[in-house]
Amino acid sequence: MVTITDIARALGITPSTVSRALAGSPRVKEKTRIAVERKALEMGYERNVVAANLRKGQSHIVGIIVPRIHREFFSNIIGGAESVLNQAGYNVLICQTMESKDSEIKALKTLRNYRVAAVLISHAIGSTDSRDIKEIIGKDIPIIQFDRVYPDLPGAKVVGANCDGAYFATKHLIQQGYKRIGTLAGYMSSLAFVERLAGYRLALESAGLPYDNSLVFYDTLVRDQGYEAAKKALASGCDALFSAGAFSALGAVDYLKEAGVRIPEDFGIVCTSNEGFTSLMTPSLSTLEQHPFEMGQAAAKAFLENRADTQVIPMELHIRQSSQRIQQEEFSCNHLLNNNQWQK
Amino acid sequence: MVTITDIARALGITPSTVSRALAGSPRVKEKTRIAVERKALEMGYERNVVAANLRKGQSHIVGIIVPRIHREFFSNIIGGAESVLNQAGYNVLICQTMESKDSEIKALKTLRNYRVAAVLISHAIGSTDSRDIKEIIGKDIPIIQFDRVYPDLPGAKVVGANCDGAYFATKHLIQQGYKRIGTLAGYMSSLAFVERLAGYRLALESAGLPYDNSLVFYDTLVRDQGYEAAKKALASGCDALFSAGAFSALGAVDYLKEAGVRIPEDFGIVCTSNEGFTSLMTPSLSTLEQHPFEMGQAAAKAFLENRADTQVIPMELHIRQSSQRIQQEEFSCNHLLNNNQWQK
DNA sequence: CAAAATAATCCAAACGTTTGCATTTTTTTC
DNA sequence: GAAAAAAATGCAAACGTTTGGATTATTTTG
Repeated sequence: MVTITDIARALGITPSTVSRALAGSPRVKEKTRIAVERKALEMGYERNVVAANLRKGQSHIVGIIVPRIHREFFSNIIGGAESVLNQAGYNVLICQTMESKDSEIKALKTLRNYRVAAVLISHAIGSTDSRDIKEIIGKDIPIIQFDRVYPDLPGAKVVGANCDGAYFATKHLIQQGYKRIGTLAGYMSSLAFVERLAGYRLALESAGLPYDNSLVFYDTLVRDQGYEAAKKALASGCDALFSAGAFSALGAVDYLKEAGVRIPEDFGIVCTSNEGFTSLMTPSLSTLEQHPFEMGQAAAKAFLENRADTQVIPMELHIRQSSQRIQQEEFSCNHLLNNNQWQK
Repeated sequence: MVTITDIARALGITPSTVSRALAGSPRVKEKTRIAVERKALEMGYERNVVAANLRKGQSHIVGIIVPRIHREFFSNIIGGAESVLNQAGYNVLICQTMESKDSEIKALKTLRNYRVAAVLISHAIGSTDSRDIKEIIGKDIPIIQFDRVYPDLPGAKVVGANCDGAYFATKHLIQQGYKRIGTLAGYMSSLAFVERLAGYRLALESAGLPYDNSLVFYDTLVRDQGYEAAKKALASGCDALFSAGAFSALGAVDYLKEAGVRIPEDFGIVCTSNEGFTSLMTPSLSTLEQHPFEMGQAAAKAFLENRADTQVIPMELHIRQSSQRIQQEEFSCNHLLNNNQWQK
């Protein structure tokens, strides 16, 4: 592999000048810069970023930690972040935590060992407080949190308008005439879910409906959990559910279909996360679009612009069959899908 | 940040001994090794992998290049590869090419600059030959290809049983009594698609049906392309389609529904890639499961075991509504989904 | 107990860059 | 044309680790 020393030797100059020339420093003459660039091309030089990173004590890698890469929500976030970061000359090291705290800690340590320029993270369900994180990533490495964030951890944050979104989703169910609306609330260890629950409650109370804790089904995130929760919800006399996750809603639909409950006539559902499948299943699921691609872009920009504030990305309610029992204007599914990368 | 030099100073020994102690070298006394380990823990030492990599001329990063991360097929491959690689102490740097040749080349150069231990790659549609790749990644870096491979590029390969899969899928359509079966063939620049087309043709010919090139719809991969191709297919009198991709099949269904064609009564469809949505849409899509998670694991193992052969991962036909017009045994969707990570 | 063999540690160079400071070369100024 | 100023380049250390060979400490052997 050819190094700057090789180039320097070939041109009868020193490595420092070559380094500066390639970096476009004003301290080197135009003529030599061109000579160096030509020679570098000719010899097939490629910068050893490992060496450069060591010297500079910092890399051009940004670490992204997500619970699971294959959820569209997260892979779209990664896509959005990557699009911005690549543009700025950064590369992306991805770690999955599989929702486990230990994996999250291990991932943070790994990224620190690589001296990444920043960490973008959405916490695992199993991760319950910011203490370890604070300890592992000191002031050296900027940490940008998205979606699932710890408010007490300093640094930029990008979150969805969870409370607002849940509020409007629940309000929509109320407007559709559902009377006893439960919720698949997710995990209360995560603020995102706490806020959604708050929005749900607010909608009920501002409509004069009672908030009944027995209709709140906690620890519901994956398909099986949704299935089980729907069983209980139906037994408790629910006629609608607001789900804080898409896969749990899918599980709920599984059960309701099995139980012969008609959707949306007898039972309404709205869920968070506009995963691709939600528009394709029967009945199609009404969802809260979280704009993950934009969230990823915002998180990346927050790092590049060195921000430390919290950005709130609005959610958008997509009303589909699962909650639309009063027919209103027609809904175009294609239009929505064009907003994301999903069909590519 | 604490270094081995700090530890050495604290113990009154040299960095080399500390390095060897931490590496578990037999050249260091048991007692000092324990002392070093204790001190390292106490001082909160974390190895600077950048420095180590520079010295060793090689990193513990494996680069993975895929067309698009948010396709379940690829994100599951990444998940599979990661599960094996993490176990072995490697981390994963992911690059998306967005199906463009330039991005693929750029990604390869980036990974080479990082002196990655290996590259796992599935080629972009836009990438048409192995010349550039051969040039960029010399003999220094092992390159493991999966799914979309160049046969003339040396090194390990992991592919699906494309020909077999397409053969059985098409045969199934024939058995269901469809008479004029077309195919959404994908891009012929990729061997995977060429093989699927061959399997499709083989099935037709071995059933005594004519292979009609006007029923082969090329350059079909994304939803829109499937939509347009289905239009032409219907106009050409097709009554069934084998699609080499899942999203193009989705587009085809879009059009057929719009045109009022009944599936599977008047028109049958089978497609490759058991993406999550295929089992949820109406009609549910019959698919060829490619076992992407296992493919990813196989690719990672091929690197770790230093193999250079080609492994073929069998495909599995999931018969669902879109092709089942002769009712046979009941099909359990849950069973299949349990095979992958999708519902988590 | 001295010599030889072995074990443990140290020394110093290396990996390929970057960068503050010193030095040399070129240009400007009177 | 000499002194001063500015521009371009060179020098050498540094980033933190690894590692072959040299050195020192310890154990074994006759």
